Amino acid sequence: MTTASPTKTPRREPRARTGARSSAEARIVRSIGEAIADRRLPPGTKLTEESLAEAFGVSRERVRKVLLLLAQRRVVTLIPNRGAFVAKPTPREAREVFEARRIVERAIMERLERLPRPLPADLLDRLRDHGALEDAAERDADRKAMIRLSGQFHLLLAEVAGNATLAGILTDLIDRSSLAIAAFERRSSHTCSADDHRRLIAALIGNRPGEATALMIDHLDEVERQLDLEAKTDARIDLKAIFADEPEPA
Amino acid sequence: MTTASPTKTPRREPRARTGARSSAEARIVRSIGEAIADRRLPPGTKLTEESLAEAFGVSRERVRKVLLLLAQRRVVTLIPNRGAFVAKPTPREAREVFEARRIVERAIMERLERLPRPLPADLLDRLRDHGALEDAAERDADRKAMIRLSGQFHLLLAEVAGNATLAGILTDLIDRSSLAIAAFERRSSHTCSADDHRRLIAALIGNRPGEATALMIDHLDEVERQLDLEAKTDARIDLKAIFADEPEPA
DNA sequence: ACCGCTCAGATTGTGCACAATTCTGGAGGC
DNA sequence: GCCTCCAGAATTGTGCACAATCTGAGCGGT
Repeated sequence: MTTASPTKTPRREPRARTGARSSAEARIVRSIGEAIADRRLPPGTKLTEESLAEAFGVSRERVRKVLLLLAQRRVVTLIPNRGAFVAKPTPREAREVFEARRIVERAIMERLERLPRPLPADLLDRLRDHGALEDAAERDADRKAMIRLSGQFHLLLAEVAGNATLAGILTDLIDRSSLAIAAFERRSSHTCSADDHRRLIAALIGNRPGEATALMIDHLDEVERQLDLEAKTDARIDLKAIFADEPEPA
Repeated sequence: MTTASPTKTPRREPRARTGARSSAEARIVRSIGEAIADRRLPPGTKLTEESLAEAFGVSRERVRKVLLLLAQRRVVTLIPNRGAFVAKPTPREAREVFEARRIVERAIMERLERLPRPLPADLLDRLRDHGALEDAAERDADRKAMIRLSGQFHLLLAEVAGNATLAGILTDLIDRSSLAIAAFERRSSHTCSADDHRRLIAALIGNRPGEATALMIDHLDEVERQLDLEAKTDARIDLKAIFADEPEPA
């Protein structure tokens, strides 16, 4: 059933999909994911099925399936009978996501550092090509591109580390950190600095044991530190805090 | 919108769902997941929408959604126009899943070992209660219960470690290792031994630094080592191997 | 003014029918 | 004998219509 004997008709073997139909659904998922990451869709935004269907020129059922996938990845929140919203992580969840990233990405870096030297040429090429893209985006002050490339950088490392399962896990975590950043970034902050990435690439090429791993941890710590993850568990408490030092104008 | 001011009507706040409607879908997902884990549904099994709908007494669309969720978790494979099958991991994927588990569960154990001592009473209770359940299942030689409890043990540790995000990641990894075990277990093998779990609990309670973590790594290595993860990338090669030493009966 | 009630409009949820594709078994030609 | 081709059956994919539920505004009572 799942096997084709060598003498049988060499029929096209349709490749397995993990859940998203390649062309249509996957494109929409990616598109919405990027919009959330670069904050065209801030946390809490209502995602009406009808509007999305119209925007992408597909049927409502198609949108429905996409929202289900995004909900599974915790990028949107589905509330029964009320619809889909861009997820609004709690500070706790944000911290958890960053801790998970530190765990996963430390393992990835350790794997990369264990690779036999010198590193294969195509790997070096990919790292350098990506570096160039990030430099260009930074030079042009193209914020959207920088956000997208920053995520892709971490994903690239996971990919070349050779464990697709870990890379898949990291994909979700990166999407969720974009969300956390969108939700908690301080006004005055800058994005995931391309400089950190440059140093990371250099450390990986020059093979000083543990250095690249340490840089990655610092990098992730730094990104998390730039967020404002104070209590604010609820808007109820917020109101009290805001009006606490009001000078009672009556 | 997401906040209710204190003076407003204390209306029921519908809790967010991550994608599975609580009662119906979640139950079916769990049910199918367990059936796959204890090998009532071996890898490669065709999951016909109609049959599942009938079996669970729900509509076909409901089943469709469930299959989409399971596909997202890589527990089933969706092939366009051909249907859903219990996933059949490759040896490579199996290795990747176990490596991911070692990474995640090492981090969880390190977290648990950092907990202030003595451990809170309710945590100890939960560990001991679970241990009793595993003992009982082993005594009764209840294979299904042992498999289920073994997964729950690892999940329990993740949960008490206090990072729900990591626990969620581990949930998927555990399901996928069950699948890998189902696909590659040697004929003569025993399951994830309850003995390992007992020792782990003991090591956690008695606080010898690093011991519990080391036991966990050994435990996972041992489970993986019991699998037969030799090449066999395809059934094509299989056939040649099988008939290689046939004495040509013509 | 404030609170609760009710009703229209909008949005999500679900079953059903039909279209599209694949699978099966058998007839026919080489 | 073996391969190819071709209906018919079975299975999956998709749009549509309607049911269920929620939102928000208006209205009357206190």
